[in-house]
Amino acid sequence: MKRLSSSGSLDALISICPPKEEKNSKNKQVYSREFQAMLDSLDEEDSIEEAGQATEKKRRLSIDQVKALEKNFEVENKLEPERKVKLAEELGLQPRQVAIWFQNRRARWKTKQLEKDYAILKASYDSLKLDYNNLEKEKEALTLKLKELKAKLKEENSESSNSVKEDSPNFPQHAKDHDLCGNNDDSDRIVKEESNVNAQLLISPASSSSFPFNGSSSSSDSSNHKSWFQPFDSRVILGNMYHPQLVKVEEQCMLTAEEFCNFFSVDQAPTLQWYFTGQ
DNA sequence: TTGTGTTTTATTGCCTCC
DNA sequence: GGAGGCAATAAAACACAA
Repeated sequence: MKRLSSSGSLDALISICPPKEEKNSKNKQVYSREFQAMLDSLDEEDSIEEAGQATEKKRRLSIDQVKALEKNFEVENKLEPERKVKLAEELGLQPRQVAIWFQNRRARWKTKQLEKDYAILKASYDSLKLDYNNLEKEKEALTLKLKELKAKLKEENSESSNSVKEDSPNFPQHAKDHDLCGNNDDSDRIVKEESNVNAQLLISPASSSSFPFNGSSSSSDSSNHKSWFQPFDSRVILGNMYHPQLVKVEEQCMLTAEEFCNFFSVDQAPTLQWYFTGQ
């Protein structure tokens, strides 16, 4: 087949054809039917002229041909031999041309599908990354807060243990004597002392009836602050060396990991999206 | 007009299936 | 072994900016 632009008669045709139409829609095949027919007939003439030569140039399919092929592709993107021959006859093409068109069309479809899949995956990844970054920030803030609170706790524990030593005659003997671990290490003794102090504060009516996790307790109210804060000394919780009665009280005050996170809701409400969405 | 990038048509070589 | 599919690639056709 002959290249259109090389034909001398084409120049005349182009002058007939409005420039706007020529530039439109990506290719010249958006012509009127009459013009397309003229092109086709010209091509046929050129083909006849050059029938003797071995140089057959590529020729683009007409709009109608492509439309028909697209329609068929939508129905079924693979081509059975019968359908191929029938389609080729209908469109005036070689069966091989139809087969090649389908093959190339499948390749294009696959590329587009891959692009779509990639876009979806990328969006998912970006969203996940955002969540991760937010959680990281949240974690950092919580860690910082935890450190501060631990420091505060330590400080207040040392203060309260001093005052408790003075008041010790009032503390229930069974709570003092019970050592479930039966361990007499110095470190354990210290923990025990602290836990006793914690227990004492816990069972006092004033502290057990209210558990001010709402941030309303001001730091100036040190006694109240102490009473709800003590159970969170990790050593106390992990040591688990209370009298059963006291442990029961403690269990009521113990928080799950999630609840513990909510503890900080005064300053920053943890979303915990990862936890809830992951279920 | 021309250079360059993109799209479309066609070929080649390899693989699988019957 | 032949038919058909696919990936990679060539080459023509086309679009478009400079």
